[in-house]
Amino acid sequence: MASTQRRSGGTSPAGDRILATASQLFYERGIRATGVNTIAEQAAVTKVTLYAHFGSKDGLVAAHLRARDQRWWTELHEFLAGRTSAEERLKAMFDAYQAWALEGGFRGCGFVNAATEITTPDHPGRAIISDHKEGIRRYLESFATEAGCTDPAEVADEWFLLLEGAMVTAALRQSAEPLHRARQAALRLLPSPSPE
Amino acid sequence: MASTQRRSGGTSPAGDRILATASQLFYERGIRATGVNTIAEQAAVTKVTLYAHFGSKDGLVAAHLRARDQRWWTELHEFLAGRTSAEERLKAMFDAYQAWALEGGFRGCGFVNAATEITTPDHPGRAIISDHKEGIRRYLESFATEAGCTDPAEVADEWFLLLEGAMVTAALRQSAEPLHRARQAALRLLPSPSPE
DNA sequence: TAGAGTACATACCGGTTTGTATAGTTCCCA
DNA sequence: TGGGAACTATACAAACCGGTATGTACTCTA
Repeated sequence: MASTQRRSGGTSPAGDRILATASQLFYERGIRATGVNTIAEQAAVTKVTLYAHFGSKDGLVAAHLRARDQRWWTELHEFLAGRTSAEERLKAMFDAYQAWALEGGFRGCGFVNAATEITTPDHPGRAIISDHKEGIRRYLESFATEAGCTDPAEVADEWFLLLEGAMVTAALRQSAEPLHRARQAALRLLPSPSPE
Repeated sequence: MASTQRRSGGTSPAGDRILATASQLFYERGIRATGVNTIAEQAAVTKVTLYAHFGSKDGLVAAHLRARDQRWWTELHEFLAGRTSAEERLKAMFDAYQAWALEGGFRGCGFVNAATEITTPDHPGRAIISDHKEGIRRYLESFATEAGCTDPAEVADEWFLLLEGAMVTAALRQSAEPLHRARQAALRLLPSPSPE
């Protein structure tokens, strides 16, 4: 009784609702700490529907990581829109992560967190995480190239390490300050190409 | 039958055996992924004994983190013995972490991994992790002070972020190379105090 | 010699885990 | 008018989770 309706509130079909719920819970509570029962319940969907869409929990985890990767690139491109010079883009990159760290419920990088929870080497999520991180590193490398660095890959690596370290530390300290520090160090590692 | 003996092989009493087993499994498989049944079984101890010693799983987790902290400081001091100058000590610091990353079964920093698995803010492990990290940062700061930096805290922060980023990245890529890169960047961020 | 301490074995508690089996309901489209 | 897709509801399996209750065996010390 009292349930002739479908789609209890949201306009999204079941699959989208499941993915959105799972993404949120996986990030907030961790992957292992989140059961499929909880996801299904919170998404107002039966477990049967969940399994029909994603096959297994690991499948859902992989889909979550794919969606997160896509979302982050979209946000990053929006954040960097309009910045033309390499230095401005580099600064904006750190600012984007800082803005993220300032949001409520910040728990560090979801990909790094997922990686520590995934111990099996053949889990489908592993490749998605590696690809995401390599994408970020390459993005930074494009700035270094644009800035005319003699060894762009080296500088990009260093920036990347600062970024990763800042995210981990920001999560632990529950503060966005490490990202400010990292940005500052990154600029110091950027050799001024030509004094104008 | 067939079990008149006690202490099936190790000379250590039950408590030590439990802690050693738990430390290993918590690091290798993750905290949530390791059940107390498995720990007790692997330590050749009954669950009752485990609970008599540590009270709860969280208590065992806290004890594991405390032991890990102590172990790491011991190793670090051994590694840095004999290095006198600040720069040498700084280099040795990164080398120590690199040596660790080269060991088999390397899964990144156990404290960082534990922190992502502990979501409750009042878990006894949280403070141990924070204190450990702050201790490392302060250690780095002593090098910066020794080297005569104008703002030792700032430089130490930057070194710390490089170190953390390198550990996370080394774990993900299963390579010790990020630590080499981090060391190199750290030296570049160390302003040469006075050309002799 | 008594008692405290330590560890043993076994069995159990309520609850949760991922995943499946079965059957019924609603909706859209041909 | 009928068929298929999408979804629901319920129930179950088999294992595992952290934690406890009860009672026994051994050793060391006062």
